[in-house]
Formats: sequence, C-alpha cells, structure tokens
Amino acid sequence: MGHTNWLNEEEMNAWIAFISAATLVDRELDQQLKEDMGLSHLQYQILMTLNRAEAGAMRMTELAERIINSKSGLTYQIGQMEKAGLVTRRQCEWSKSGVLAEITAEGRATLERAAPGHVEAVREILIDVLTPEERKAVADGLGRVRDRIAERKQGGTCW
Amino acid sequence: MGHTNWLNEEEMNAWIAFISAATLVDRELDQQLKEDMGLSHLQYQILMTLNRAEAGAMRMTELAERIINSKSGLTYQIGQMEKAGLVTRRQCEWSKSGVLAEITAEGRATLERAAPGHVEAVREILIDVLTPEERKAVADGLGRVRDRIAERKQGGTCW
DNA sequence: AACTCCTTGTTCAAATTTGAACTCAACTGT
DNA sequence: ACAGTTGAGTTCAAATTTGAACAAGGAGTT
Repeated sequence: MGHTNWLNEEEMNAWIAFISAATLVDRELDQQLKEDMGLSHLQYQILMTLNRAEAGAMRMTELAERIINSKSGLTYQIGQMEKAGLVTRRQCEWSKSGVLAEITAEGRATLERAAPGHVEAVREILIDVLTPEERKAVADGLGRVRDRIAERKQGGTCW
Repeated sequence: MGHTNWLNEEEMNAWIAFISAATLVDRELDQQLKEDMGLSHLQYQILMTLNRAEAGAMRMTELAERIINSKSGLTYQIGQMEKAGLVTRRQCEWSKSGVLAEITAEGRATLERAAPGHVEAVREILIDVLTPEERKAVADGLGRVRDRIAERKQGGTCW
C-alpha cells in the first residue's frame, strides 16, 4: 500500500464507458416508459418482477432486494402503485408481520401494453448496439461484478 | 412491426447483468465516498471534471452535460458545494449570461484526499473483476452505446 | 411467562431530483 | 433601436429518495 494503483488508459476507458452508458441508458429508458405509459423504470421493474413471481406476489423485503431498492423506497412506490391500481397489499399467510405485494389484473394489463415498447427501446439503445461477443462479455463480466457485490453485502464477512 | 422481437436468453442475460451491475456499482461507490469523505458520487464527478478542465473552471451547461445531469440539478449541487467551500461561481468573461463553476484550493485538496480510496473501490468492485478482454468489450461496446445516445439527443434529426 | 435479539415493514424529516416557468442576455432580421 | 427568437441559469413546487427511528412479530433462552 502507500501508493495508489491508478487506472491506466485502457482501464479508464472501460470505467468511463461503463458509468456513462449506465447513466444514459437508465435515463433514456425512464423517459421512454414515462412518455409511453406513465410508468417509471422502477415501477416497470416492480411489475415485471411481481408478474414473474408465482402467484404474482412477493414479500416486500425480497422484492426490494430483487429490484435493488431501499425498503422505505419500496414502501413508497408500492403505495403509489396501489393508488394507481397496479398492485395490492396483502398479509402474508404464515407470518403476521409479513406483507405481500401482489400485481393486479390491471397491473398485468399495463405491463403487457408497456412491454413491447420497452423491449424495443432496450434493443435499440443497448442490445442491438453490441456485437454478440460484447454481449457475452457484458453478461459474463458484469454478471460477475453483480454477484460479487451482492455476496459481499450478504456474507458480511469482511475478513 | 406487429410482433415484438423479444429478448432471447443470451440477450436477456446481458441486459439483466448490465442493469443490475450499473445500479449496484453506483450505489456502492456512493456509499464508499460518503463514508470516507462525505461526498456523493455526483459531487466527486463534479470535482473531477472541474479539476481536469483548464483553469479548473467550466460553464454550467457544459458541466451538466459532461456529468449527465439536468441543469437545475447542477444548480442545486453547485450551490451545496459552494456552501461547503469546494467550488466558487464566477461570471463568464465573454458572456454576461454565462456562469463559470470553478474548483477551489479546498476542492482540489478534498479531491486529492478522496481519489485514492475511490480508485481503489472502482478497481475492487469493477475493473479488477473483469478480464482484460471483458474490459475491452465494455470500453468498446458501451462506449458505442454512450455515443449513440449522446448523438441522438444532439442531432435531434429524428428522420 | 419474561427477557433478549433479530427481522419486517412503515413512518418521518431532510436531502435530492425533476420539469416547467421564468429572467436576462445574445442573436436575428428589419 | 426594435420586436422575435433562442440560449444560459435559476427558481419553484411537486415527486422521489434516503436513512434513522420506530412499532410489532418471530425465535431462542432461561
């Protein structure tokens, strides 16, 4: 230690490309969804995640982790979406302190209407811009990045 | 048109990995910077960008574009950082309506103290987790993604 | 049961972000 | 000089996010 191992040009390029693409893509998708359907990207992800879950329902904490959001933030968003009729809250059967967020029929309908435009945007902005090799590198490399960060929050074992 | 060209598994993997890594990395860095130095990632980026600019100063709008932020958001952040003594506002010489944000000596000092830890974190959570090939794919592919989005906002030529 | 510790989800205030409206300055054409 | 238009920054209210504090349940121990 002592001296910092600065990024060289090649590393810097990767870093800058990653961080700016991340910001821009997120912003772009948010706008597309908002214009087309009045949904935020976060809300879309919530609907998507619930829709895939069995019974279309999921515990708040698990949902928060899945979409990478704070618990209080999720409470807020589910509140909004409940007002909009996209989801409902229901008590968890086997635990009195648990709450299930469940997608409604209207939620599913909204998702179905939103999905085509969203997927098209994802292709146009990201997926179709990458070569198959780059896609693989992104899937593998960034997948590993994600897993490592997720593990480290979990394990807690900080050596 | 008509039928949606859904993402296949390979594409889905790339998409999911990208979006979750993006969220997690940003979150992680924000936390590291905040704990170590009381800076948000955005503030770090502002200091960084100003520090590199000649004379350590830059027009508000250009700065906003560079760090990918709304103009009003930047006005707010520069306000905060001005209170904290990290930057100053100065009138643009050749344009009375222009404002220059300039990094102060204290700002530079803060940046210098923050940089080593930040770079280390960037390595640990992203750069060193990728193979050189993956880094190249990320730099090239996501660089292209970034450029395309940037162009399209610019050109405005929507056909 | 009484006690302690951990987990769930919510609440609350403060910080931040967003987008539209607004103020001036700069540029155009007359 | 004078409208008409555009560009730069700011302001403002509303929406969202954050993190700490909180109420209530579970689970384990004595």
